[in-house]
Amino acid sequence: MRWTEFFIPTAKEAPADAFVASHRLMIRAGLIRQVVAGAYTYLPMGYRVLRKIEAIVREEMNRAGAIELHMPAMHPIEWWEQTGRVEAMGDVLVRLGGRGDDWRSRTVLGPTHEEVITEIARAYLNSYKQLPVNFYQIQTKFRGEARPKSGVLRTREFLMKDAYSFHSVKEGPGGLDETYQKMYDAYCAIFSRAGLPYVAVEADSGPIGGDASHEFMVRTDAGEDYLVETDDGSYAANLERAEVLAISNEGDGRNESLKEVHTPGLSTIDDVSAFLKCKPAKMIKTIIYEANGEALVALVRGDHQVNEAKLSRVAKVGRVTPADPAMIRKVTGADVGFAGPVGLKARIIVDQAVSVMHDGVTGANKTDYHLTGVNPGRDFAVGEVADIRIAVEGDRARNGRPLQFRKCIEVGHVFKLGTKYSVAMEATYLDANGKAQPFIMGCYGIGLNRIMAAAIEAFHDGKGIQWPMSIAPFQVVICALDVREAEVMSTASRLHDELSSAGVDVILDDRDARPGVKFNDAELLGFPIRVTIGKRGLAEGIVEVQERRGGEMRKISPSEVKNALRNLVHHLDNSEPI
RNA sequence: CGGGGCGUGGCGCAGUCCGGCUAGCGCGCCUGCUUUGGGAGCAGGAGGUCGCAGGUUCGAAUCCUGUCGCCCCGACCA
Repeated sequence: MRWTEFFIPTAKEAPADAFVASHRLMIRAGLIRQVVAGAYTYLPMGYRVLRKIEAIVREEMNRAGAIELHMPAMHPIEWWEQTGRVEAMGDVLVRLGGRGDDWRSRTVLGPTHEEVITEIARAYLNSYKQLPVNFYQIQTKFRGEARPKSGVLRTREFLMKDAYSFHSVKEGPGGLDETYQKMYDAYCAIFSRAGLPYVAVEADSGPIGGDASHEFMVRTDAGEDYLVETDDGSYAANLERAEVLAISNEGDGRNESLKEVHTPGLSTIDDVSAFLKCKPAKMIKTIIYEANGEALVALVRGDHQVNEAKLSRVAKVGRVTPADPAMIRKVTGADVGFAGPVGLKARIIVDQAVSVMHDGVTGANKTDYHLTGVNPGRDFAVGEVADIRIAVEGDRARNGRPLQFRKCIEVGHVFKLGTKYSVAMEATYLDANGKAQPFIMGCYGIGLNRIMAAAIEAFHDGKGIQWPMSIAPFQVVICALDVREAEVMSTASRLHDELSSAGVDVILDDRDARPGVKFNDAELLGFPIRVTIGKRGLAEGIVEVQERRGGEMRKISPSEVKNALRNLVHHLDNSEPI
């Protein structure tokens, strides 16, 4: 490809409203252009990157035995009603609108495709003999995100690889677990080949769905999630899932006696701790939840937060929701804000950090009163003790190593769905006994645009992008200086043609521009290898080869440069064996 | 949805508080000449319903009302 025949609108300045590195660089490098909030055009250079990512994903999915199909973005809303997700998705589900019985009013744009693929399974998969099957597609998704942000990291329209597997058994040959593992391994291969420094972490599988879920994360401050990990990599989890080491009991057994104090109108941790001049960590936060119609009380330290996912798992209830004020009054006999465990008649789950407290402060179950000198075990029963809180700075992992918190972006997610969608949509097959059974399902997603942005977040410097070889828009850029010198241009053109024939993605910067312009653009665009051909070098009998990520500039004779480059490209490309 | 900010040629901005000549500047773009190893110089030139609608006024980018859009923080996130 010749630069002058391509389309590369680079800019010296980034728009003032772009803040994160990948967003700024993608615009400056002419990879994308915003159309509306949360939707971008991928300009030719940016689209090359996306296509390369797509190719890696497709190869690995095929290798893992998944079969590609393509589903529409337009779905009948009826299917979403069947699975209850019109409600669950809320505004995230994009609806076409329309009047009355107009077809538009019955059509939504798919944010994901469980419903559509489950209908396929219902229609075509009739026998256990046809299972397992793993379908995938690379397709545009629509989500009515409340707030798109950070360039292409969070958008309303994006490219996703989504796969859905169908099984008659969970374990053993052909089971969900087997395919789940295959997908997990395929994802590792995909992110490795894309050159991304990723981490696979256990994720919370949510109140509904299966028993396992993993997220693939890339560390970047532009991300929205948190990775909780030890410095030596021995433990990593997402914030929702992160487990903490039990805190040891430092009490000396000489505890204060229980005392009731008047705290008029003070119902928050901050207010009470300020009033009583005690640290929030000395307070016992008493949160009343509702689970299956019953009250469920969670106790955590005043400076901690309840992790509702952990709580519902520990309590073995489907889902916990904060109790309404009426239930709180009924359980505590006091206004909201004065709940405490002493004398409380309800099921109480005690966070481990609370179980080792002494002389704590808590609500008195009496409006406008708190208790001091509260000691677990003495003043209230400590029956069910567990880790039910969100990990915080200073916590340690179960293996004793300090936990670190890093911002990250999710680029992939594998999920055991179970029978949620097959049951809801009555999608069944006949088992060996001729009995109808709902499919056991798994689903597996990758955000392609996010891979692109995450790669830039991970690899850039003050001058621009530093693409991994495998997803670079071009692997090699030839900067032909002195384009009016016949020898320069003939050498550059010959090298370009030879590299192209040898299967190297090469772009020849044949613009009649000053060297500085070419060098700066080459660095901004982030091509892994730059070859500089000028009359000065040719007079010495050399051309120059420079890697974008650093290293020595090498002088190589024009006759040897083709092979040298071919080797270097392969050497730098982690997407294929060297 | 709550809080904050911003809409002026393709991009970055000034002008708005305090209304007043043909709305400026830099980058980019076009033409010519010179220049060519780290974002060239000179000369000439094209390009703007000042987001949109209504109002006030002799006169509106500027004041008032409404509205739309975009960005940031928060809430939300299958």
